[in-house]
Amino acid sequence: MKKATVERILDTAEFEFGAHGFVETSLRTITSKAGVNLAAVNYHFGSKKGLIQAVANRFFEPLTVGMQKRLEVLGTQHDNHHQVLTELYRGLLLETLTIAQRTPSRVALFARLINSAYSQSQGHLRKHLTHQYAPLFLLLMQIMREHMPSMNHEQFFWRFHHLLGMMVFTLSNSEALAAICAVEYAAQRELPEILQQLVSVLVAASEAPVTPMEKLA
Amino acid sequence: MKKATVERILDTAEFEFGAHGFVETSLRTITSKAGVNLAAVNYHFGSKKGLIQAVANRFFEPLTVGMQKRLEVLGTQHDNHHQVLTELYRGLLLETLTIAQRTPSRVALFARLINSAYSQSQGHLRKHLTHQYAPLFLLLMQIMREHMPSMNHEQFFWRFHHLLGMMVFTLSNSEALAAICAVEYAAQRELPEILQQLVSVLVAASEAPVTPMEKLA
DNA sequence: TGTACATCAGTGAACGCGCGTTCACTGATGTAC
DNA sequence: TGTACATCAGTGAACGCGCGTTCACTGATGTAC
Repeated sequence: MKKATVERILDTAEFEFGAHGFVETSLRTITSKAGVNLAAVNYHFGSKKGLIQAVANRFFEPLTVGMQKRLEVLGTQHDNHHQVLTELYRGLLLETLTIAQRTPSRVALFARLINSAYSQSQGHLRKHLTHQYAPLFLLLMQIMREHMPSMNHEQFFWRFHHLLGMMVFTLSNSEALAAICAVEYAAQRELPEILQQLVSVLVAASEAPVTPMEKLA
Repeated sequence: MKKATVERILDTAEFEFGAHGFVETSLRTITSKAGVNLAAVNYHFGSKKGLIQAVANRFFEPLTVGMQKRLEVLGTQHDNHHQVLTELYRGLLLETLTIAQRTPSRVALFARLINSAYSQSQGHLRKHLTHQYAPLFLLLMQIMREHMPSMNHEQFFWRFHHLLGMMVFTLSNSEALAAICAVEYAAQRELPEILQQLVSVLVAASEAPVTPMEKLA
């Protein structure tokens, strides 16, 4: 049973976008690897931008559903900040793992999507993501903030993005880092082990003492 | 006194590469903004790749000189890990600030260069950077590792890249984040304040408890 | 000092290429009467 | 049940465009004798 054209395009696009980025991947590469006609992308998705957004949506849907559930549970807990944060980051990374299932390029795609949400290239994607997923994102931020009580809103804003950056960089480069690690330390590491290392570091970074918004000197 | 062609190309390329990335910036954009002939890039630098490497070299040279000095001083201290790490990160970010002097796009360029060192697109740059700056990079890693004594080599490798990621993401997106911050919290933040926030978080992330290399579950 | 030649910085125009997109078209399936 | 038409998925070829690069060329400066 041959997969539908739309699905084959999405599968291939997801893989190639994750591996090489949005700009660097051409429609000709996608359509030829997917075994469909070049014009099929524009027929089904309107444009390359449309395809990128469709890939983003298909990727984020299960992630948001999973995270929504976890946040509902965690949102009711208020006492042990350290424990809640640990559970929160563990949950987020577990959801990421679930989505990545044996497809490392999906993880790289995740990182690329988040990066796009802050960069001015791919402005259409930035707008799309912020409109589509703002509520969940804000809920996540709100719950995290409740468990970093010593910060004011702005300090939390910066801290949040430090944590996000650490996660995004590790996800972006997990394959490259695993390759270096294999050569240098003779250790074959897969995503589950790599992400496990992140949890305690994220928690510690969350709990780092708050410093006033002064200039570095 | 009109600046030499080579210098004008480098200045403009540095700015545009920092603002929009290597792939997204065309030679036509650079040469027209620099007020030089299109062919001048290939005449002076051989190719676009050559230009990128020249920009990278001019950028890294003062940074490496400055960091070399700081590392020589810090390398002799061995007792107070917390304090040495604090000084190390503060020094690294201060050097970054010095280089960035009123030119935020230089900071973004820094982040792009480091990202390129781990990505497979721009493979020529990756090779160039690893060959050129490996010694300083390894010295930095070695000094950091001495002050994270509870980790084995591999654990430190991962931790190091978590820290690097946090820094790179913040530098990459400092302009975008500052813009959001201005809107949401009515606070105009410049780089010195943004980077100041990073120091204590980097230190705390360095001191996070070490966890065995197990799978996330 | 004057002349012939070499070197160098920079130029204008063109080259071939890969890109996203468009469009007229085909053939299969669905629908109305 | 049969026929006419509409809709839809997919196709092949071409379009215009922006890209990095190339090349013959110009004019200024340096050098040898």
